[in-house]
Amino acid sequence: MADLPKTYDPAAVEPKWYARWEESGSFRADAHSPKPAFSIVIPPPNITGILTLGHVLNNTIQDILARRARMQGFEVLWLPGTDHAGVGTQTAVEKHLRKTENKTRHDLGREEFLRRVLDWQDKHGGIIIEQLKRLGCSCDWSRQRYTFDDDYVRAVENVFVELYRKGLIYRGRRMINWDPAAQTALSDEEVISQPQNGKLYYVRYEIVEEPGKYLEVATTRPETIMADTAVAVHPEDPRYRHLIGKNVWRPLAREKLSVIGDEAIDPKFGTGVLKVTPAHDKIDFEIGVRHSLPVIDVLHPDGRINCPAVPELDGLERFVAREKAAELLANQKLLTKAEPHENSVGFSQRSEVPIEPRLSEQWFLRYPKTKEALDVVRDHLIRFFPQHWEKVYAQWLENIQDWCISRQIWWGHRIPAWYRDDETLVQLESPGADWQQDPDTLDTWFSSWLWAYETMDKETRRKFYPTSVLVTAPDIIFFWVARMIIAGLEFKPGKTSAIEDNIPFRDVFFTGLIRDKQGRKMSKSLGNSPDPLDLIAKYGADGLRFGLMRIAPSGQDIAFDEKQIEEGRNFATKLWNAARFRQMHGPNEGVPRLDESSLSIYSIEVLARFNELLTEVEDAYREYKFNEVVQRLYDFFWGDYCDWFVEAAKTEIFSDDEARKKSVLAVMDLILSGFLRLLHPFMPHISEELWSLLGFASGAGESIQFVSPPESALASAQSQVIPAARKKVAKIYETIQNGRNLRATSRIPSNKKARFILRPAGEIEEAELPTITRLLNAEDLKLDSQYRPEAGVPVAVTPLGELYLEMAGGDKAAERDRLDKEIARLEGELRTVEAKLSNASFVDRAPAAVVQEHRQRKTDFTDQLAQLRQARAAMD
RNA sequence: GCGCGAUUAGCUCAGUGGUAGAGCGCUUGCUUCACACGCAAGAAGUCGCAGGUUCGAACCCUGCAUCGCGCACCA
Repeated sequence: MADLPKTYDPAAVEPKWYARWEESGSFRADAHSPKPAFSIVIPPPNITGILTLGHVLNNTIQDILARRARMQGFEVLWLPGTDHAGVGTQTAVEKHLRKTENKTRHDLGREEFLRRVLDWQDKHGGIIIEQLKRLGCSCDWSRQRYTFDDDYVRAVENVFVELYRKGLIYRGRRMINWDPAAQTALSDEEVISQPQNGKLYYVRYEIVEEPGKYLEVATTRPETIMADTAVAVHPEDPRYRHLIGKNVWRPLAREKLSVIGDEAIDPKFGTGVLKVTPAHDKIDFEIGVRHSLPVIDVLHPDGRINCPAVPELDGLERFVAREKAAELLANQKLLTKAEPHENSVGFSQRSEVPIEPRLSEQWFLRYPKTKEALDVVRDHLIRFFPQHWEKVYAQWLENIQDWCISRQIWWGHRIPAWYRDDETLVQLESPGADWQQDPDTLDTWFSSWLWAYETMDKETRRKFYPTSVLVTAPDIIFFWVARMIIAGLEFKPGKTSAIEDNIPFRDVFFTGLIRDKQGRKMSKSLGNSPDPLDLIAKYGADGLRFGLMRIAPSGQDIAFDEKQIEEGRNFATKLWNAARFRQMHGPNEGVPRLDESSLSIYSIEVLARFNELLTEVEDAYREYKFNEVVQRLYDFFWGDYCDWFVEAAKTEIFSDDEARKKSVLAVMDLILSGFLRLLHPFMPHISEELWSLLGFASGAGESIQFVSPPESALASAQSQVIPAARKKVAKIYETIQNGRNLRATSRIPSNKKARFILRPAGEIEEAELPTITRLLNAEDLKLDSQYRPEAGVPVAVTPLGELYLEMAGGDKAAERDRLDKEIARLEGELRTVEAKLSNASFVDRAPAAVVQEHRQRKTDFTDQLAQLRQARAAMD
């Protein structure tokens, strides 16, 4: 056993243990192990990403689950990997290109651009993996996967071909969400609507058949007037009904448009007249289909106006063109007014620019197995934590639309479709030199949805699929969680075709979102996102993990406060010093053994509380309430163990009674050994360090990682003794708190010893006096049942009797005041209890135990009051 | 418009029907032989509002308000 250094240094200890764990292969999963399986697949971070607090939260939770399972005797696979993150990575490289070389990807061409992406990947890739290691993550790195691994790519392509052959994937010309910045189609999920303060423009369209008369249209998008191919009103609208079938003049790129009637028009909105622009609006497109309207596209893919017929607007960026169009209309006296108007506009989640609804030829997936996917969650074959996400999930699946899976970006899995003239072939290999491959790539999520099983080879899958639990943020419930469930059900990678063998995971734990103290999302632009590596440097990985888990209520947003991480570090220091204290008083016996017949009452108390802790921790784990687990660990160790037990045990430790000393040291060993094991999933490094330093590692450096969790500490043979001992301890502790309060209110400074006299209320064993004296920080505590205090001696009524603080020249007036206040407080309490007990309904109908409890309190209050009044009377 | 969450001490949050809790912050006292990243004591709350159920409500029910999130609509 080595002497522990005075302070704990995580920066030295943590990397040391991580290296040893990796070397010894502790994290490696054996697909042939006879142990039961426990598996998690990591939500793959972007290959070029860096660690955020969100990752820290997410991966700490996974690590806690993995490490706990290892200790419980499971064969654990935590499968790590990274995602190529199509749009994200490509955007980052394009931005870099623009900045360093002032070039676009088109300047370089597809081949060269992809080479640059690979350069970028080599330079920035894998940083996050090293960061996860620094955090202590116990992933099986020998199995690390990438969505761009050759066989993974092949699997994605195969799935495309398979779904095409099943008729679930098809190509079609439809309205899609177009991102003009990234210049690609997006899925509906990648569009987030945001309220925008815009304007509603009222524009007059002259009626062809009634020159000089106008039909007024309200629009937010005057720059698309040139793409209008009709004007629509509600067929029953009395204001306009008579105009249906007539024509109006389109004010920009002047052209005759017919006035049509369509049910989709809301007469109450604006003027009740809609300009129909089938190329640039989903609803308008549908109206266009119903009325066989032509489609005129007046936008370039980058969002600039494409309309040579109106040279003033042609080539202008869409929002500049909007202003300009309004100006043109105003000049022609066709703009009646423009009023402020708030509406929500769809933004590209990635580029953060408004998307354009656009008619485009894309590939779509008609989702299979949607009903089955609903069933497995509704029937709890897959359980969501917290459960309320089930509803969100169901809502999405019930309103599901076909998934636009093709992207006009270059970084991604190439679509295995080949064209020659009008022919299309969908297959992995090129059909021949005269065939052209589809230039598009697949949505990144079209590869991620296979992650739960395509990362595993056949043997691994047999052992570890379905995975035990998925830990993820709720914002990707549709993107990833739901689609993985569908993939599992559709592709059946399990060992049998039974549904329960093919779902990708049994439990899903949704983490909260980390926000800053003001409740804002963490973001680079706000600069409110601390670098986890800085936090690790300051507080240690264990401190960061512990602090973060302590403030992360299950399923709710988390207000991040660095102060909390500091608390995590403080806890590590507390633990370190408690261990130091134990180690200062002699070597332990490796495997702690208790002689239960000679335990002090304080030992019984702390062991009993430790047993309670085990149950509470177990219950909290079952519900994935990690903050509760960590809070209970914190409270037990700091409060029950350090503040009370260790302080009380000092009487034995500093005594000459070797047997009693040995007994409390054994209790400390038992608690420390058990507690380190409970703590290990949260603070893996310091727990391993202390496990080793305190000599709990049996044999040659046995790691704490695979030691079974602690079991109940007190044998049931002691069950009669325990309640009596605990009752006694409760009385003693309460008396001590009363006494400490007495000395504080009597203004005796902490560094001054005080003398107490106790007039006992019942039997008190002399043997308990030294510990009480110590905990009171008293010089002396005398038992004296005949004690008659002089007037002015401060007194507290305690469960053990009246406790007097002997002091020279006590302040009579202050003491009288103090007593009066205490009496008044007790009288209040007593009145409340009496009122309750004089209520016949309460006595009749409340549970007997509750009534009994109230009666007991009444007795206690009455006794205490009598004593206090007596003491008060002695003052006069 | 529909759905989901939240509302408890200055702050962050526990608290599933029976005496309102913790940590931080604050006040006071302390370098006491593990720890000042510490020890001890203390002040501080009409539990968002209004009804209802109940002997009894922070907790269950109804309505409302405020904040946040998602979906739909948005000319």
